[in-house]
Amino acid sequence: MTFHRFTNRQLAEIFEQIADLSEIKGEVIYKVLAYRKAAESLAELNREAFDIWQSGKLTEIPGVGKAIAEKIEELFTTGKLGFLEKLTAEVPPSLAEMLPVPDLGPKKIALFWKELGITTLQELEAAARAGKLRSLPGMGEKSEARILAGIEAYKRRSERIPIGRAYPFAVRLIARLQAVPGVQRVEMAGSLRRGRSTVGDIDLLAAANDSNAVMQAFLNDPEVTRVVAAGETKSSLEYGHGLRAQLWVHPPERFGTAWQYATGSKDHNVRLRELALKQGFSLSEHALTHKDGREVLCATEEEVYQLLGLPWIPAELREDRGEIQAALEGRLPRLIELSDICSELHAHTTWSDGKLSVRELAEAARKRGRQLLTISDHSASLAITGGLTAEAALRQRQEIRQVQAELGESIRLLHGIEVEIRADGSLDFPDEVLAEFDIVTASMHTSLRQPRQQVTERLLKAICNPHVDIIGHPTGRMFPNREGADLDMERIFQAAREYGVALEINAHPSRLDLDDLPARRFVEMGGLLAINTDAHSESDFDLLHFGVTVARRAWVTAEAVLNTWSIQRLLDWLAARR
DNA sequence: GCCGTTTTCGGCCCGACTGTTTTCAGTCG
Repeated sequence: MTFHRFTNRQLAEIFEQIADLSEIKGEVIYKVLAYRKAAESLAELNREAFDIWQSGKLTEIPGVGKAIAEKIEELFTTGKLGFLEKLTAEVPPSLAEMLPVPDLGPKKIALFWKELGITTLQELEAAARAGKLRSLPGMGEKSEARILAGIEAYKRRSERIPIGRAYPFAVRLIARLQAVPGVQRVEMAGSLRRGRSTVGDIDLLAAANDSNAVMQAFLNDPEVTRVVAAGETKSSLEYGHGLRAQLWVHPPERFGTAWQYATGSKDHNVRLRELALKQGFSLSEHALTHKDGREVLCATEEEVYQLLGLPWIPAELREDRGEIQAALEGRLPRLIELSDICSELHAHTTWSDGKLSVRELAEAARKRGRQLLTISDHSASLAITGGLTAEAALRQRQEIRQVQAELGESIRLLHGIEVEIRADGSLDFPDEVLAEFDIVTASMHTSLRQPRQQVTERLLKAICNPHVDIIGHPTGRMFPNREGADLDMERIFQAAREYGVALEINAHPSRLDLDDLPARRFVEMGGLLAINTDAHSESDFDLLHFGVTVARRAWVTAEAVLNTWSIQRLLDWLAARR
């Protein structure tokens, strides 16, 4: 019997489609939510659903019950799903493509489909321009114009915004809003505060007794291209380049509930509100409210969580990935912090594609409080970076020794290398050359589109090399448009743990590789991480916080990260590996 | 359709904003 080995991603997409089409069909909303929940759960799974099915444990996946398990089984055994085929015969699948359009939801899509036979976005746009929508029940001229504006916005909109773009923009917005008289505080919220590697929009929260002035300042920004909504407590804007931002304003004495609410995630909030209900409260952004209507105001998030019998939960953990249960049981991890990091283990100089000399790089690292810096330029085969030959590396070593002598005790310099993992899994330098470096990071930069089996074997070969200490940016992904290699992560993690090889969380916001979920899995297996900036210039050192945030999202403590270890401990670890 | 230290049946978070309505539906987060 041959099986159809759908990946978790494919299964998630199938159930997402079922949810979308069911919603347009007008199915009971809780069924829709159940399909959506199952889809999310499958997408986030650490193991292959196929393997879980073979061990007969599909219903142990959160959100997967009898009915969805049977559908998954049908897919694995027949490669098809009768339920979905029936559904797509009933509801044209192209309708689901309209759901991401702002202000267009399942009800309106169904209305236009049933009344006017509209099944695509192009048809909808033409109908709106021809003024055919305004006469439908519940519609009017304004609604018709709003839908056209939504279609325009959708066409302009880039998918999700990399955190490296959103964060600095948010910092500038906050500085401007904080200068408004009467504003006590402005903070990031939403997925930006939770530190996701990409964000849908920029969520901000201001504390002020009178919302008018700060809201006006927000709305009157010259860069604004579209006002999506403008109210007393909430406004939502679009800027050029596809950036979107949303501001809430709440009085300071309610800041705690408001910030908790605005930070999310949605799923975390749902869990928290369920917990509140069990304890006789209703939780909203305004207050915790007793059944008799008495409000308890919270100025801080700590108070919100404390009133529900929980310790404060760091924003990075609020993804409904078990954090509330862990908080209830008093086993939240003490997450790594930026100040725990004392070493940089991956940085480049003018010897390859960096902008600074060895001396300048060392001083930049020292200025930022690093006690140890590894200089790790590219090896020769990555020609575009002007990588080092073995002979050049020897000369570089002399220069590093010279600079170390000049700088004395103020910072410890190591001579490393970012050696290229070639397409066949061999390394760019022979073993006897690698043996001379203090620390070896091996990375893939090319041929990332190899088939899963091949690229996995390739990386495994590098991990098994006795001279390799760290794998740099393991998947090779780059935002916004280079997907990482299709690796069998479970095998990579097992090998890395077995050989004691650390995997990098590359802190550059265009990489953030490993990402949170794989990093969490690896550390739970007992693996070691390194968090590095991969600095090519002085300001790159300031990107470290993005990498630490990924680690925090992965429930990582300082102990699991090489860069937090004392110099002596790190050197001992390296010596033991030689 | 899922789920259970209140439930195996009856729930399933809560509110803002908009536009169309004379009290609410749709969308969003």
